Formats: sequence, structure tokens, C-alpha cells
Amino acid sequence: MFGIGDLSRATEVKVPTIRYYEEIGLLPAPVRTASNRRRYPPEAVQRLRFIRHARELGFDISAIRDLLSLKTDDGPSCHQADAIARAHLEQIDRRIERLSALRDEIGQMLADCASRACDDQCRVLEVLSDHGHCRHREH
Amino acid sequence: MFGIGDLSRATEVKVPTIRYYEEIGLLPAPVRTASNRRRYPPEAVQRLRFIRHARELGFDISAIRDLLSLKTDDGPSCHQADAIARAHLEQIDRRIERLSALRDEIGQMLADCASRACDDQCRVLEVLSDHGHCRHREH
DNA sequence: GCTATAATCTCTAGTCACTAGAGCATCAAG
DNA sequence: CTTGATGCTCTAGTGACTAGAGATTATAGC
Repeated sequence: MFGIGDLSRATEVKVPTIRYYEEIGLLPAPVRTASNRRRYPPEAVQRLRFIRHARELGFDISAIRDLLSLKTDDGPSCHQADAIARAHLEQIDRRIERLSALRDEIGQMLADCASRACDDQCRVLEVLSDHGHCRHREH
Repeated sequence: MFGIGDLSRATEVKVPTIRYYEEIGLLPAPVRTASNRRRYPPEAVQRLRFIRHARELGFDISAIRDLLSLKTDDGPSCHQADAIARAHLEQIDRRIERLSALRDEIGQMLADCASRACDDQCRVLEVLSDHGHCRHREH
């Protein structure tokens, strides 16, 4: 049986975060000692590691909730888990694309600025002022 | 002179967001009509477009505040603007790298799952449970 | 047994950048 | 003159925590 601090060290999830997860029902409320302290069973480490790892991979809490419910369900849950992960992968791809576009634009902006020796007006501020300079096309 | 709706249409920034920007001091409080409605001068369009464009590029509000103060300052502000943009660029690069690592890991996870025909245990859930399967190295 | 310090508890409020909604006043068009 | 759009203020909600106050309890050294 673990105290909350032990659980925190074992999973590298901060203590207040563990309590928060309990509050939102992501982690089941554990038993308490006579002095009202949380005592966790070993399974809590597994579950919390799962949560942490999924969070690190960028899954949001509701997706993790879905994944956790698939875990406890028995039966053919793999396709659902697969679908969730796949949707998430697509989201990541979109984020990467978008960030790359931003990267290019800011890079271009900086290059323009450098080439003009920055004498009169600042190119960075100019570009930001005028959306017409912008090269990305979405929304 | 514009009403808030006109300003919203001209800049594609939503009305409540404009009011929010005023509240946090990003956009100066405009004059009001006798009936208490906001009336914006043409310069507001410029400023709000600047803000919107910078937000789209992922600058956070405090960075935009810095950039705006550079704009109104006269004198050699280009190097500072450049430094802000450059720091931002580095941040974006780091985000892209991190996302790419996540992408690879999730992609690998899905590939593993597909190759195993998903009969017994789901690979996706397994990988998420066990951080040891993880291939990214930071933090 | 005593004391110091570390860990734990609950509760509230703050973060960021908005978004949503209530409930009211006012404006422009037909 | 009525209708519907637009505007106003104010409060609260979002997501995923984080920070702090103030109280209690556990542990280690003496």
C-alpha cells in the first residue's frame, strides 16, 4: 500500500495532480487511513502510469477516459482503441503541418528583416501588421 | 468611425474577443456614443489586425504586448522585435520536434497493433500502460 | 517523551485566452 | 410602430492543472 507521495514518486505525477485526477473521477478514490490519508493499492501505479503516458502523448482527459473504459471492458476493444489512437494521430499530423507553416512564415519574416539591415522600419512589425504578407492559407 | 460589429467584420475578430482585449488592456478603450456604444477610429483596425495576425502565428498575449510597445516606441526597436520573433521560432521548432516524436510513437503503436491481428490483448492499450515501450527521450 | 520538519489534508482561487449565456437597452429597416 | 439585429454589462464555464492558506499528522533525531 502506498501513500500519495510514494505514488507520486512511482509515477512521476505530482501530488496535487493525483488529487485532481481523483476529483474528476479519472482515478478511483482510494481507501483512507484512520487519520484520513489516502492509501493506494499497487494497481493505482499501473493506472496512473497509463494516464500519465497517454497525457504525454497528447491525449486529452476525455480520450483517456475512453481508453480506460476500453481497458476494463473485456471483449474486442482493440478496434475502438485503434480508432481513438488513429484519430489522435491525424490531429497531431495537422498540428505539425500548421506549425511548419508558421515556422516558415516567421523564418521568412526574420530573413527579410536581416537582409534589410533594419535601418528604417522593422520588417517583423511590418509583416505582423499586414496580413497580406502572410503566406499561410488556412482560415 | 466603426461600431464594434464593423470592427469585428473588418478584422475577423469576434465581438466578445474585442471586448476581452479591451478589458485586458491590449486594445485601448474607445470613445462611446451617447447611448454607451463603442466607436472605434480607423487605427483600431490596424492594431487589431496586428494582434490577430500575431495570435495566429502563435504569439501569446504578453509577447504581443511587447511587440505592440515596440511599435509605438520610436528608435531602434528592430533588434528587440527580432529577438522576440526568434525566440518564438525556436519554441515552434521545439514543439514540432516533440510532436514528431509523438507521431512516430503512436504510428509505431498502431503498426504493431495491426501486425498482431488484434486477437488477444490490444497493443495500443498495452503500450500506453507501459512507459518502457516508449521511444521518446525527453523529460 | 519532545521537538522539529516533512508530508498530508481540505479548500479556495488563479492560470490562459477566450466562449457562452442571461437579461437588458438601443438602433435601423420596413 | 414593430421587429429583429446589435449592443451593453455581468457572471460563469472551459481544460488541465498550479499555487497557496491553514490545519493536522507522521516520522526522525535527541
